[in-house]
Amino acid sequence: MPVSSSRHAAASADAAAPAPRRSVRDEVEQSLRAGLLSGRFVPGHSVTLRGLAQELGVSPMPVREAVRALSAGNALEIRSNGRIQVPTMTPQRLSEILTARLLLEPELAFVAAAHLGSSDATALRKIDDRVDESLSGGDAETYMRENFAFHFHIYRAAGSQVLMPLVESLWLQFAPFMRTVYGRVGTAALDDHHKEAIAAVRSRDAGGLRDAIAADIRCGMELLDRSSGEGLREAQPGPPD
Amino acid sequence: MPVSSSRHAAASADAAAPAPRRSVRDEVEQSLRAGLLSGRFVPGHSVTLRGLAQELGVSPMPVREAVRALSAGNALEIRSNGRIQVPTMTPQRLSEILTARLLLEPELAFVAAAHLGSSDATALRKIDDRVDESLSGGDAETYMRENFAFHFHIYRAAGSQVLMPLVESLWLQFAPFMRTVYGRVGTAALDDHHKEAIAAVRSRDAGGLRDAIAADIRCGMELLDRSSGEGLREAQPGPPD
DNA sequence: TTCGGGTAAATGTGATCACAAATTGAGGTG
DNA sequence: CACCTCAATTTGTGATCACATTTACCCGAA
Repeated sequence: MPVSSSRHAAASADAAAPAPRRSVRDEVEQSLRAGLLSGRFVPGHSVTLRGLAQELGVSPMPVREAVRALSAGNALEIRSNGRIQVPTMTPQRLSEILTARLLLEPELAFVAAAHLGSSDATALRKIDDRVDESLSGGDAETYMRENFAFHFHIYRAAGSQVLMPLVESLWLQFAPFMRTVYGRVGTAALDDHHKEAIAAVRSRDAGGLRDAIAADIRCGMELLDRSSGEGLREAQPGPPD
Repeated sequence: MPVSSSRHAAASADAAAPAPRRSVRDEVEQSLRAGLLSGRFVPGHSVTLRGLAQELGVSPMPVREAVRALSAGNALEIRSNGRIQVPTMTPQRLSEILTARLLLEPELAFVAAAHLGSSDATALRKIDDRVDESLSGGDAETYMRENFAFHFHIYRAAGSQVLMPLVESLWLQFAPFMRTVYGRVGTAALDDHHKEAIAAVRSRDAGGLRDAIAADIRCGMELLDRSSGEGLREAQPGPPD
């Protein structure tokens, strides 16, 4: 079932939009990113080029490039036999990711604080409301999407074209695993530090925002420590892939 | 001039080699990475799929994917018209890259210190000899390659599958620009802190190694401050690409 | 000489084909 | 019932083609 042959199908005719971004490849990549971040992809589960292509209604070609782009950031894994799979998590890898997050994200939030205003505070509160709602409702997928929206609304304000992609790469790496954690221990036990972050944004307290983000990340670390081991495939000395 | 049709041309028959790396695509990507890191690509200069393909003796297909992978890490830029070019540097972007390096690399070196021994110290000294040689000789390209080898010999010891790719991404981003800086101000003025790093490795002083790396990065920052502005295309408010 | 205009070449994108390797599944044998 | 064998399917990879868009270049007019 090939997609409607015209490659301009998505490019609406109005020239008002500054970035009407065409290119099927980018659409596929965004779709895959969203799937990773919302936890629709299960770690260890393998995906196929043709499978994704059919699912998205495109030819395997744009999928190939999108997968290659994601795998360049370790968001997808290409095994030695060429098979594609969403990476499995190991205790070591998870520890490294959280270390990296702790190094980058508080600093990014600190920079962002200068560009955040009260309007952002109210926007963040609206997002956080949806976060809380999905938390109590146990809707892990919505939670992950809104939690991502919360953090990156802050980070985006920093206007960094360097740190942002790095942080995004980290999220793409741990998101699928977190989804499985939430599925097992539930999301109720989470007490993020979003409220403190919002307060810091409202009072333009850059240091406070940095600390709130750091605390939020550490909170996630503790959750994982509590449910440590389970679901983590031990680093086994098998033949490397 | 299509490459020899057999895709196994590079895969030697001997099974003794542990990593006989197949896949033309990976070879192309490694080739491009090496070119970026050694400064063979000039910032702002545009490259073409077919051009690289012919240069490397392959079809445009593997190049397409390799370029896509590199551009995912901001090592190459794909403009709105689809044209590929090596990214230009702006003062802001350079500052962000150095900030990120300062956040990640000292920490990575700190972790690596535990896995480095005296044999690594001698290996590093050999590399550093070549660095000094190329510095006094004014061979910027060799300098960049050996300087990269020096740093990543250390970083690799950390065994991090998360931080390493992030740091590599940063190097790929600033390397082409550094090449132009060296070409303008020369390499003689550089006094890296490699000697201190080697001493720290030999005496297993993790903190000392971290500080040496941090000092080395700061040294690079000063060099750029001294020659600030020149070669940096100001962030101009033209139509975004 | 300079500035348009219009044609030709070049470029990225997506689709399709061919092929080798790997996986899968069934069927047969111990 | 377990294990092996072998064929059929699936999958990634690379090449080639078609096409719309963009860029480059050359010629002619002012």
